[in-house]
Amino acid sequence: MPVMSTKGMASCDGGVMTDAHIAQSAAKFERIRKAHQSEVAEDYVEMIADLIDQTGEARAVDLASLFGVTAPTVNATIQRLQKDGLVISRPYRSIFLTPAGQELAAYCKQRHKIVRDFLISIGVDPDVAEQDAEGVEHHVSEVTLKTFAEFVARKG
Amino acid sequence: MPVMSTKGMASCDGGVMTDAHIAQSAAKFERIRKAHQSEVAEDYVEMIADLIDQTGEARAVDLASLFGVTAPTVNATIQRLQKDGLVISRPYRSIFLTPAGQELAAYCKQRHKIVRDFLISIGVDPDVAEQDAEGVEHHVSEVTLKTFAEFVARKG
DNA sequence: AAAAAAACTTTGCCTCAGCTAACTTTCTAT
DNA sequence: ATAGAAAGTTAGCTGAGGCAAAGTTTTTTT
Repeated sequence: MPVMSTKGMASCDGGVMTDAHIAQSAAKFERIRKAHQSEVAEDYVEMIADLIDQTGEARAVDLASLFGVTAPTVNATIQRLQKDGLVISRPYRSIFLTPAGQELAAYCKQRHKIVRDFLISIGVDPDVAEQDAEGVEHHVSEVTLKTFAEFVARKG
Repeated sequence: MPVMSTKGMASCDGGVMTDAHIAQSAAKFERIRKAHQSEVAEDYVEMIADLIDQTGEARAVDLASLFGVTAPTVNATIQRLQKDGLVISRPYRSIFLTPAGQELAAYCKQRHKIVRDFLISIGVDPDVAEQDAEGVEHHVSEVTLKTFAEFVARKG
């Protein structure tokens, strides 16, 4: 005895599900899948920017140890980022950001800071806030991010 | 001219990076990779629990439309969840949760509610809160989750 | 300047999570 | 009771993101 999803069955008996609910649910999860696709890219450009900033250059070996992955993994990812126009990398040379990569890095850095500062402002331990911010930042909408920033500005 | 990650090079010149920093960074990203692995499992058991609750049974076709993916994708995922001991599924029959699956679903449902309610309590629009909660919930540590819950209890 | 070490690349493999197309089973409506 | 529709399954593909092992290039050290 099917209860939903059978074409016009959206609003049968006790069923809480409407077609609109279903579409909204699907959109929600699609949004998350999209976010996952850009997560690695964002983490890499942010890390590359930090490395260039702090040490003068970004090398694959540093990315590998900071992300806790192997050299081939970094290599493959850098190839993909280059294809996507975020980094420039010549064989056996260190890695640079394109203007697009720099822009993305700057945005991510700012977003990361907002999320971390917000968590700290509500009483989360700074180390934990740093950890959680890394996972959370990719899934916070612009609206919520703005709310975070305002909260910190007002209360922090 | 390398600046870090060369064995004992941790605390050279202007380098802010220590071995401890590197280990912590790697651990942080490893934690995120782990979280990603369980995300789909968590979303599925939660959705299956909801469906059983609301409609009496969880069918693959319903999961597909709610997640916005195709039937074969659901099928493959359910096989994996079964292998992992979270669901029970017999060919051409609807899907059930194992005790472990029910437990996980209950935990996820509660966590989801805490995150959503917290976002609403700081002024995020309920619809947006619902969307963001779905992405954020998988990346919030126990500590932060507790802080969220306390914030809502106190202020909300 | 040659040897050794470090860094980078290539190859080949794995899992997860998606897809289409084609097929089988179950359900439903005539 | 059976034909058609709906649901579920199987096969084979893609790409992302991991890995180990082996090879190449660059850098460092002697």
